[in-house]
Amino acid sequence: MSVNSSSLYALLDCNNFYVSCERLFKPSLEKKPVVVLSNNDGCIIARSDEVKRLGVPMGVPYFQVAPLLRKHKVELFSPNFPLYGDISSRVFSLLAEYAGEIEVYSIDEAFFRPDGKSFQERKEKLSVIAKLIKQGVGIPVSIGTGTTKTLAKLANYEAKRKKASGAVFEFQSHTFHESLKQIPVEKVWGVGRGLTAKLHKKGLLTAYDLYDLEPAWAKRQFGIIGERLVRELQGEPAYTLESVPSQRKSICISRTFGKKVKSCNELKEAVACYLARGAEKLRSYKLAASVMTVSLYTNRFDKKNRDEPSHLSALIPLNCASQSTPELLSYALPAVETLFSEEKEYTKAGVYFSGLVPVSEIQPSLFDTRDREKERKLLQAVDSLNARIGKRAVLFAPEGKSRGWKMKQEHRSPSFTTRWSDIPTAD
DNA sequence: TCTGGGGTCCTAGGACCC
DNA sequence: TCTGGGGTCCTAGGACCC
Repeated sequence: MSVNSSSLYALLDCNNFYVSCERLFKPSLEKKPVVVLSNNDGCIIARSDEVKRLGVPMGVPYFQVAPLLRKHKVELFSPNFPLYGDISSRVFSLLAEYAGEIEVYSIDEAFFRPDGKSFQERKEKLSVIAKLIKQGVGIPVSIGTGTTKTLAKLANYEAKRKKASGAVFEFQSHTFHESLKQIPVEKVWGVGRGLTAKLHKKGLLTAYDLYDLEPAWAKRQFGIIGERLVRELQGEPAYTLESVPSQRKSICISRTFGKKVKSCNELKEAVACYLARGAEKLRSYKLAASVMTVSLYTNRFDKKNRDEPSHLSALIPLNCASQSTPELLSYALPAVETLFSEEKEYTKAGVYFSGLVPVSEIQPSLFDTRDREKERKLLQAVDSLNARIGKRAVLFAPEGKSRGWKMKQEHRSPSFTTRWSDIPTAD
């Protein structure tokens, strides 16, 4: 569209990101069908183009498509998030060198302001960035531009769809309406399952139908989100570039077990483990939690459990915000006992920290009897040992050692870039 | 047999206050 | 007979994102 580039947004998105990361260290997988599974090898969370063409949807349970994947000799990977995080930061530091201020939106996406007065000029510059990232890090990317984030996102969707025409896409004014009419409404950023159903009920099926609405009408029908959606599609920004990350509001560690768990002791061990990891995160961000929630889950797909909630949780307010593993454990473990029922089989547990405050702003409690200074030093030592020797070198006693509940990871690749012993060597 | 994890934001409803 | 009303804050739950 004919607009000044200073009012444009660009969205860079890594193609099939997790798959691309795995291919980086196994180049023989180029052009071969590859998927990455979720934790516990439960769902499909990334697909190569070859697998997308087989019609395997995003997020399906693995067991439902396992025969199809076997038939087509699809390569499987358990997820390796430390690896993906590391590759992600390489992509974005390279991007920032050329694009200036960027907003890292997710592990594989970033917004920025594109450079260039005409579409041709922008296209050339952005293609260069894409090429440099492919050469420098090895990850293929697509870039979409538009006058709002929602349009940049949609342009990115088009860039991926029209791969033949290069990695960069921008809607052109004379074909804009026609293009929107080709895009199903659920492909618009912010239109999920619920809103799709509501929109379909009103006969609104394409991105164009949404674009064509009166913002005030959209607000009455679909709330503030609906109004913003329409405005953003019409080119009026409702969201700006947030290049400074806002302070984290919550931290959550939860995992599905590798098997069903019936013993309270095993549950306590699992919760202790998750809590230790969460508290470590709190300390690394220099934050403390003023509320902790401990959750136990049963299988929500099991018809036996139809009539009762599959999720029970205990909310624990702390009278003094904490980041101390032993202190938090002393509240969490009794909570597990309270929640526990002999009759149930548990499939998952979680620990959730909220009401986060910077440690420098903790309000001391009048009735506090803990020696926090001593505890802080101890935890600092534990954290630095774990960082140096490797994950889980130093444990807290309640974490146990049995790990009977540990999740399945049968297809995990080595941690090529984040663990010394796994760094590939050239012979 | 087998169904992820970590976040954010919005909204509706209740509690509380004056 | 008849029993305010408006504002704010908090929370739980839901929707959405990747």
